[in-house]
Amino acid sequence: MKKIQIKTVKGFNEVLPPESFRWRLVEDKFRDLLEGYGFAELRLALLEPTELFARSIGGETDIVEKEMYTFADRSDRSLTLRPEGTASVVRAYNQYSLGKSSEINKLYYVGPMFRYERPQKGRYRQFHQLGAEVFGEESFYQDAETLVMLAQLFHALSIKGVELHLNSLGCDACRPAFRDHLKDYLSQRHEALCEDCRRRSLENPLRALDCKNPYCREAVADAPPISDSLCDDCSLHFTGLCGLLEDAGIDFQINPRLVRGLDYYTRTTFEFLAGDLGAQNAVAAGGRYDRLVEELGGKATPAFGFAIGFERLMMLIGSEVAPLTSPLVALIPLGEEALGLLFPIHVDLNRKAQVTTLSFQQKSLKSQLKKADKDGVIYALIVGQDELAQGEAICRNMRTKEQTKLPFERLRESLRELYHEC
RNA sequence: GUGGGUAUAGCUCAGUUGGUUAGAGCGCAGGAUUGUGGCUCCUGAGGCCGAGGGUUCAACCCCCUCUACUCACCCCA
Repeated sequence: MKKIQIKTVKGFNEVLPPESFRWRLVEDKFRDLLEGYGFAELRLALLEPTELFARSIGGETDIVEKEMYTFADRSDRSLTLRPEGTASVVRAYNQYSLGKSSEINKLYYVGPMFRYERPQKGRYRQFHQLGAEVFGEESFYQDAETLVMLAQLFHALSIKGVELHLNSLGCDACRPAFRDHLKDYLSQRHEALCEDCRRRSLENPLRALDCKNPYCREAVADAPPISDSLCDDCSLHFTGLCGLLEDAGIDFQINPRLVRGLDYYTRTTFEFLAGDLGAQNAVAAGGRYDRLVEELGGKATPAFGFAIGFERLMMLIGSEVAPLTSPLVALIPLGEEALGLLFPIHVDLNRKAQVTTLSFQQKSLKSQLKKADKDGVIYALIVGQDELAQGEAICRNMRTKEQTKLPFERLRESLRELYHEC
């Protein structure tokens, strides 16, 4: 007989215990911090009309050109599994007119994203992001608040060695001029560029700054920095942000080559990079996108957002941060009658938190104690023939080996008292 | 889409120039005076040696094809 084994689709990332407990702890910290800053959660659709991403992320980007899970549904509509969260948040912001109630302007989300890429370290086809977006705030104070908040998150998670890289991409007033300027510069060095950059230099010249090819890096080493082309407003916005970060004691470096793979960004753009992650070293990234809400059919609304790669974040957290809780008491019945006596207590005490464990199989005292030890319980409650005859259970402290007797009538209360002692 | 590496027990991995019953550690199960855990010792279960084909008297080992995983390029979180 041939055994068939059905497995997950390539690159689809699942989280098993005990890792899933660690995810919960980290996710809770994220939620607590964000909600402390006034963010509210949005639970979004995983499937969107393809057009949403083509319009928001940009039709010329790699994500849209070759990395999306796009297919036709039974009515022949083109749908796409979301490759990122911002487009959906903006879509929802417009669809439900969230901007009209002033208190809902800070939103966060947690969940899986999908990109059809070749999997490697820190990169999966189904991966998870923690993201947030702020709408309606143009001030660089907003950029600063969000970046400080992210730094606080890394600090709270005891993650060290994360570098903040910053840049400004300008706005509609100053970016086109820079773009043309850069285009000219690149066309003069056409011969020195890789194939991709030759293409980029026409369609999306900013991306050529980001190329990892060493020859390209050399060729664009003295490219005009965008900071020289920023208009006064953008320039003030950026220096204002940098000043606030310095005041807050946040280390950062300005990286004029930092551009984003998504077309919607304006002004501030940033990445948090971690050396320990291998080639995929961005653990969080984002920036300002003052035009996107309007481009997706809403009222012109400035916005700032970011996304954290959950898997990458978890790679930076040492596995020592995994204090799994143990149950307090192992209930140890010897025989069917004892099991019947302990079962109602077991289900009663565990309603709110796991207090007891109970084996339904008839196992020897020895093996049950062994299991209790492995589970890390503090007390073992033994009920066998002798105890049934006497109407008292033996309560053994697994650390001190002290044993006391607890009368059956008061078992629940006695166990509750033990619970409150710990 | 393009390269490199890997594939043997639930996990981490050995396995000689091809030689007949395939190994360890951890984990799991049971036992070492009848109803008392951790340490130690003993025993056991668990493998079509990734799949298919080829060479050979003989293949986990050599050759070919495929698949999966993995790292890197590309790109991104």
